[in-house]
Amino acid sequence: MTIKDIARECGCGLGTVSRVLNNHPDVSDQMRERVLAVVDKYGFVSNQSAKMLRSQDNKTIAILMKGTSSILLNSLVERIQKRMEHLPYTTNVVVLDEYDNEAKQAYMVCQKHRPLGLIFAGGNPDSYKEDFANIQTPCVIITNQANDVQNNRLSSVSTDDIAAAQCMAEHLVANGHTNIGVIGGDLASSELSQRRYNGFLSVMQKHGLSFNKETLYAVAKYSLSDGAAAAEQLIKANPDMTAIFTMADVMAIGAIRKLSDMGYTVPKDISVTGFDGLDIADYMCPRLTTIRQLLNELAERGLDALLDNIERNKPCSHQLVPFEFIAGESVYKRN
Amino acid sequence: MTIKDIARECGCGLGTVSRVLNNHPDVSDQMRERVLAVVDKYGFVSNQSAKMLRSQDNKTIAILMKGTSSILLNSLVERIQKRMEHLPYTTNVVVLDEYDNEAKQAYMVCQKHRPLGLIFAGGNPDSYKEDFANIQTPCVIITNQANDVQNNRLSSVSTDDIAAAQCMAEHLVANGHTNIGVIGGDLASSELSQRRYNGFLSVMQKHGLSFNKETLYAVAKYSLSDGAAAAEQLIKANPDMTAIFTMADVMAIGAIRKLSDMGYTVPKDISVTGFDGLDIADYMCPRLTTIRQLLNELAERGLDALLDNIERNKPCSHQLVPFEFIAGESVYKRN
DNA sequence: CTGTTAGCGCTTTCAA
DNA sequence: TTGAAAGCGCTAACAG
Repeated sequence: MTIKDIARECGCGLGTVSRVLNNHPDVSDQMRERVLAVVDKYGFVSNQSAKMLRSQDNKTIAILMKGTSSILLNSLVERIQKRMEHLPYTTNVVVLDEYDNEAKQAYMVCQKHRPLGLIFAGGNPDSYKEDFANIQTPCVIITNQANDVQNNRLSSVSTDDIAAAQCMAEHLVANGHTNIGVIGGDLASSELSQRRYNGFLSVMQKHGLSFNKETLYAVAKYSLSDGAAAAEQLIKANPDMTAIFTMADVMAIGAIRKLSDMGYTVPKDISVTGFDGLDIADYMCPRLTTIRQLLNELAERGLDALLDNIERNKPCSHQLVPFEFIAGESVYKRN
Repeated sequence: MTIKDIARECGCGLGTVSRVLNNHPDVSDQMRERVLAVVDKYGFVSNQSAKMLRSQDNKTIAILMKGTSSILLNSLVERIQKRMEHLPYTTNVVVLDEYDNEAKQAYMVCQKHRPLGLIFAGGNPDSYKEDFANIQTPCVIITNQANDVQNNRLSSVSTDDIAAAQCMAEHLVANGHTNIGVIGGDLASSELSQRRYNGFLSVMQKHGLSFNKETLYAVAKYSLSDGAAAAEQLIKANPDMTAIFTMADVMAIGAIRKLSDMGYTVPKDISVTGFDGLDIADYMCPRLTTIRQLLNELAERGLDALLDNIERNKPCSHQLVPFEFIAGESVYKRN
């Protein structure tokens, strides 16, 4: 079933069918109706490949997502898609392996599918700075900053990680915690973790509190199991620690479970804070005290930045989105 | 950059470049090397649209996923993708809205992208039986049964829901529970919920226990918040209830949180069981007693069934995959 | 307003 | 082993 078949059945030329299908104005109402009727009758949908091949303008935005296991990214992508529904673009989700070089993959996706724009959900621009330079297609990184990547087609929208980490650290200090452990990503490779760490550290210093990175910083992947393992490591090395600052809700959940298993009560013996503000954080026992990343805001602004660049050739921007502090039940007030 | 450019730079014809790119044997070694060098030099990737348009055989398998919010489906899709990496197929994830008619959408995807096969992650074949009949492309539904759908290109692979529900119900009864509430999907529209309900009910009947569906069955979406609301409704209507059987871990998590808020201790006052066996279930406090769906097994068998049908024209099959009972901490042993 | 026609980039005959 | 050439289904420019 091709537009040729439709045209034959309608007794008109291919061009007319194409025009109707693409909502061009110069078709008579009766002709339009006749074509639409036949299209409907067969549930005809035109072949995307042919369409894209011919009209280079393919109206597709590719979403590159690193892994499907991150609850945060899933929610983010869902919201992006939801916003996209009202726009004349098609999305194409490409799931990358966690260890792929997303810039290289993006370059290939561009060659293969020629998308109009690219959205990186949760990418890590720091690791692949040079590779990003090759990408000519407008793109936006959401949930990470990319200020210092040399690519004038690249925008970024992220939560203000430093301020958020500061906010959480202040909360811990205000509640009487001075001996605080941190569970975060590898600082050498993740600027995201670095920003959160710097925010945390600045508050400690401001209050004249010491932080021994050797013993109090535990590296973990953003996962439940790594959070659990890191918590065990921290508490064993620091028996006097009263709180753990984690860089992700999943880490916090893992940590809380492990601490419980070791006989500690959260938050009475040890306070644990999250980061991200996943829906499920509010269903934990205790409810997680965490930082909510405003996913709707991130999705909206990211999309806007991308489309501004594509449609109106506006310069790229690097935006910070505010966050929300969620006072849960996982921080204990010490006197 | 097209194969024409490559051909020019290599001083050969288009056909030769195409042959090299597609690993056809009839190219001289030196020519192959020369072409490969140029392809490598520019990082050339051929245009997918043109390729697909020309060679109808496009080696793409579309994965239709309903929503991105289900942790279970995300894990499932991730595993399918992982298995697919070793195969000569490309996957194309299409995310559908929760209320889309997946059969109609699938038909459109087929028209648009002409995939070789279709994988439904978590679809609900019951609601759209007639629409499924239109799909000519080989497909498989994973995590749901489709025995009675009239489509001889449709396979299905799912957990043995009836047996799993029976197993869980037996566990509750063995632990002394007789007044058990159920939180599940709408029985009229979801055969999946129906199967789990039937499994549960058969055990109750076997033990001569009564079950008043009017008061003890609470309808909920497969979400945290609906689980919480349903739990509240059940406990209010049935003060003597000692256990709740839920049809999803997220429902159970929502229920436990709500019961805690209402002053009940889980499992001491009320036992709550899950279903699915999400990773996070094992990090809850208390750990969820649940049924683990073997996602790797589901992904593997589903893919095998689909590829057997595509590549070897084997007849479609409807398979049941075993499950695993996870003895958590959310069921209390009554005397 | 409508039909005809020239390719989009690629694969795959068919000749050489 | 290779190059030339025919189209895959569609859009858009052109002519009527």
